[in-house]
Amino acid sequence: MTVPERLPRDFFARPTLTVARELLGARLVRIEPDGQRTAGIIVETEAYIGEEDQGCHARAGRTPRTAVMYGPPGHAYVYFTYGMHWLFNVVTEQEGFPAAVLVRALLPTEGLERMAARRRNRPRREWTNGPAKLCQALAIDGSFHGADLCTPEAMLFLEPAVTFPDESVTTGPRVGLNTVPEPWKSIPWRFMVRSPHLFLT
DNA sequence: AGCACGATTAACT
DNA sequence: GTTAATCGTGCTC
Repeated sequence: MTVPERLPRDFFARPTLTVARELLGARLVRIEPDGQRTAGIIVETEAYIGEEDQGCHARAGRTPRTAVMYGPPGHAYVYFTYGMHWLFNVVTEQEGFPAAVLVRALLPTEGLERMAARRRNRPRREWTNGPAKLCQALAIDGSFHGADLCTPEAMLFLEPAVTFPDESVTTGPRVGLNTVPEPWKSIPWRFMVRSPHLFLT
């Protein structure tokens, strides 16, 4: 039995748009304390890039909340919003430059029963089709904020899995930036796989 | 110290 | 289509 391959720090230490595109098809894996894996294939991401990006939390500069985004790539930036939801990002670019990729949707592949239970037995398609939903399904919360996703010991990490061709990928404006000024509100930094099931052989 | 609002979701009409 | 839920964060006083 070989150690499962994990995406290395070099993967994340690249331009954020490249990482956001290439994370489509990667598998996000959570290993729970009892050893159970819950995982899914990433099918939607968004890029948040630097202090100039008025949609990025780092627009406010370095604060206690955003400090992780200024740190080394390949770490988790997990934050709490709307008083009840956790959202999971991966830090990108070189240390010192604040940027991250928000993971917005997965196709569930492992630990299906646990996902269903944590998603209150809703239909399968509603388990991980939103950034807060996938955090609930995989039990990702603030305890992972700042966690290194690239070490062999990490209990939350990414694995290479599927390659989605460019024809299957669409882009568009990022979601939920209603009060953000242009051009940041409309810049197409959202990446989606159109019909992911057609490409899963 | 107070306040407005958010990288959302679920349950409405 | 609309709206309540619910609280940490960052900004203003």
